[in-house]
Amino acid sequence: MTLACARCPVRDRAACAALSTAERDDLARAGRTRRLSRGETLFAAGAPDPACATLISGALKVTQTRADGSERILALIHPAGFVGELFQPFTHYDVVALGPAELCVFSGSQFEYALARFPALTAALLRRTQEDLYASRALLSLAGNGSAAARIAGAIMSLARAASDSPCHPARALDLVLTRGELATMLGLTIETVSRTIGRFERDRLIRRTGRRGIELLDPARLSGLAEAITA
Amino acid sequence: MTLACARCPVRDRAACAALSTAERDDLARAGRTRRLSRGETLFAAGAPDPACATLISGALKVTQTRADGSERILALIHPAGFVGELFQPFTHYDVVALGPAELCVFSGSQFEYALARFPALTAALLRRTQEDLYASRALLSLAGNGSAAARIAGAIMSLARAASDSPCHPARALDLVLTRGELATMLGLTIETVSRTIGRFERDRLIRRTGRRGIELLDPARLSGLAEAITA
DNA sequence: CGGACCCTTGATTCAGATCAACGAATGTGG
DNA sequence: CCACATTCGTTGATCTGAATCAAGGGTCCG
Repeated sequence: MTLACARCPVRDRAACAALSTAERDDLARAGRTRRLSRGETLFAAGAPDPACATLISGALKVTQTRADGSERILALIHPAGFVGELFQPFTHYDVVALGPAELCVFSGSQFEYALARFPALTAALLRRTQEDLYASRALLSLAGNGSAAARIAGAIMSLARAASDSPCHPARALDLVLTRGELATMLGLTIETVSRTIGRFERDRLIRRTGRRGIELLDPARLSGLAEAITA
Repeated sequence: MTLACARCPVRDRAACAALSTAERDDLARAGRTRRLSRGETLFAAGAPDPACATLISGALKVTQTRADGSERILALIHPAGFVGELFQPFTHYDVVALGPAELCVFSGSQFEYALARFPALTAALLRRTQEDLYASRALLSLAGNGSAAARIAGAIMSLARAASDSPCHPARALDLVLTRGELATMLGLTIETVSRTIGRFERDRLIRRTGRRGIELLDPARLSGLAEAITA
């Protein structure tokens, strides 16, 4: 059945927040909630009749798989984010869960109907898509230039910002949702370089690793400095 | 004064195509046309009260300038494209003309008012923003991995597709709107590498240079093959 | 004519890729 | 509960593609 919007943790940040309670309940009847665990595919590239979804909790990656099987991460999706390729005859990218994730899923046609009915939803989705565009350009800027250290520092800071509830200050500690390999494909590096660089960060007291995936930021300022550096 | 929409070459491809003739004339009264020549800045990063524009002819680059003055090209805008950061308190990026360009410019507030009045315009802009997002991810994929040859081959093919009137087949010849340096900052390479690689392409009979900026594709198939190659 | 860009080409260096091996954690089935 | 496989991460040695450093030529424009 549909998710109880009233208890949805992202109800006032997701695109549907633009709707009135009645409209939202109406939309909710067209959607269904879905739970994914790490590695499960939500949408597969090439699938016809695209669907779309709002992420309620967890994290997703948007990837492109190349002829030789190597994958490239093009975007990360955080809670309240929207995924789905509307207006397209088929899907371009794979969307895969990075960990346990909870979503509110709609078929493409259902959602397009809702967009036609609720102009405020279209406006909200436009805003969100523009944010995705900024995020994509930020990643372009991050992955395109700079040393390995700058890229990884930037990625860590970006993940720390995403992990924080306060919008401007980065979280002091975070769980890396990405494996070394995923971080590598996102930044255009190799697994070994990522591993070595994170090791160096720890030796330099920039971060501390806690457990398997935990990262604690010991010196966020110096880390962002590294991320800015053009050639470091 | 406002552009005569009736004679606008992009009138049925730009976002405003979603409007009726009367609505479009109404919108046109809020905008004004502007001409830029190579190197002129349309919007500067950091400017308050953002404006927006539809590109009628020519080409624009969206760039980020770093602390040390080096610039990074984050996107190219082709005719019928839309630029402008709505819903943002200030501008993030510079938008600069790559050659003589003609635009239809609106203030942010005027355009937001039009969006509120014409839901079809919002929907059209959503579509266009999603296309920009795909373009951004395509560039991410291009600039992030692969050898210099793969990146440059991909960029040439992409520009050839943009230069073509038919949407699927690339143009057989094109004028590079970008200098070597601009191509380099877009792809995360250096000027010298771009120059050498283009030289090698010509020696290998993949392309032929015609005049200062002209490129003729002698073997588009092999060139796209190069662009696909993971390690070439 | 002089200056400012652009582009090209060559020599050298270096950051990160590649190749290789191993250890730790997780999961599976007997 | 333990052998085993698999995935993930680390570390070391070596190699290489592109960056960097350097120099010179072409073209446009005031």
